[in-house]
Amino acid sequence: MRKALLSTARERDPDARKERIVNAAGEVFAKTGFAEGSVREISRQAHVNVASINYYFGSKEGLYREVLLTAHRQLLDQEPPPSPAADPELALREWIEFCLRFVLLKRSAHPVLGRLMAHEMRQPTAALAELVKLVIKPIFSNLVGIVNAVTNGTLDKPAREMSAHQIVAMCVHFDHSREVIGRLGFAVPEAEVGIQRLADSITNMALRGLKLPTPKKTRSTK
Amino acid sequence: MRKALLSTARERDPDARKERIVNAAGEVFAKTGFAEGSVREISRQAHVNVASINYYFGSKEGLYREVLLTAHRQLLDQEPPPSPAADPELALREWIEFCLRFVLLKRSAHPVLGRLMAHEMRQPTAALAELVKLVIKPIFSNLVGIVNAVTNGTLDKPAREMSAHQIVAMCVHFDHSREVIGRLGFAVPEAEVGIQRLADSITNMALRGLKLPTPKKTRSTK
DNA sequence: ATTGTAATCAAACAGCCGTTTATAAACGGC
DNA sequence: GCCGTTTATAAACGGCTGTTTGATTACAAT
Repeated sequence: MRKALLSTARERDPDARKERIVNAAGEVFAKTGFAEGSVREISRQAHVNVASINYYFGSKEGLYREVLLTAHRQLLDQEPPPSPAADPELALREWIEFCLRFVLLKRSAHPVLGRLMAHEMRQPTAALAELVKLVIKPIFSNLVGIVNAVTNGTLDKPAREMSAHQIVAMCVHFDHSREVIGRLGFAVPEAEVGIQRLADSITNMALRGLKLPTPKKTRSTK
Repeated sequence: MRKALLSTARERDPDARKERIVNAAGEVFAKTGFAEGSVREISRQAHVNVASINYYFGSKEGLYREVLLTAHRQLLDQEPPPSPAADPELALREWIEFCLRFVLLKRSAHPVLGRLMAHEMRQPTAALAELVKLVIKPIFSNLVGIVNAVTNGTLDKPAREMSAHQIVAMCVHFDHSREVIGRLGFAVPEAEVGIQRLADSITNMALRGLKLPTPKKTRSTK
């Protein structure tokens, strides 16, 4: 140890430094979104000089891109999608449970991602297309396949996808609109038991809705 | 030089002025949200001095609150909720059609509101609680009542509300997540015919899901 | 005609923003 | 020891932010 720990010794560890920046950026961006999060706040929180951010990531936007991708990589590692079950109905139930747990628990598991996704949804950046292609599309295709199995192939592609989107809707809504749902007096489940109950209700509605083809009972006129 | 009618004669009409400010603020806030929208941009777009905004609305946030409430008032005027039908199933179908049309057509009818609501969902301000209470809650209660009628009162309050939220989910999802849904290859309907088809599908799933009480068929263990 | 008050404005204020620059320290290779 | 390179920093840059100020205008009441 030639350089005995000075009080303000320069720490020379680019990787640890970059990681600290990315973590701090995740928290800051998650709190306020891309535009409102400031690099100074990030640098403060990461105990790093402001210039380091541009030095390592080129720009604020470069840092954001890094944060978004890193967050997804971490999340997928700790919350893998379900392996498809043989029984279609069971597969559907498990998919719904997975999706629900994903959207309702991901906040505590990884508080950054949920909000980042929400921001992407409102002001899509180039990263969203990549995200959909790499992460969301495979999982959604999985669901479409299950829907096809449950309905014995009686639905055409648009109808299958529409139904699948409806199922996704019932899962993500409770995360997406929790601010409104909570204010409407309904407690969005945050524990396993509540999520199971919600999964039951959604699975029930999805299964019944899929079981028989649409009876084409459009009302004539008002 | 008493400067009689100068080219930039002062226009003395506070009401028209305030309205111009609110309109401009709506467009600006809708484009970029509250924090990113600047009062200078608004003042420029409203052909008004910057100071006028604080003079009339106290602060940027005061102006935002005014915009949000005004937008809702206007929208409700031109898109009234359905009068409850005698037949519960018909009432449900009409409610879903109303809700779908509301979320899918409101952008062209009033492009400001959708984005404002989205921003509120992300970073709720004090205005959201008021909004829920005055606008959303009555409409939602309407739906809960319909759900109760369809199920012949066999569901308790939490179950009724949960089902109602699921139905709302299927309607709003196609607006909320349209960026992702579009990128998944599904065309979110924007015309009347597509909305009708979607309303059919949602109504079908909702009705079948509600018709019989949950069979309590929770799977034992994995 | 004068006064009082509300409305409007240009300009200034204080502060934060992302980025750049010049400088300095720590390192590996010679 | 000297070198070029990488890493880290403080300070400055130019620009934008919401808000305030103080002067000026218009109009209604006196």
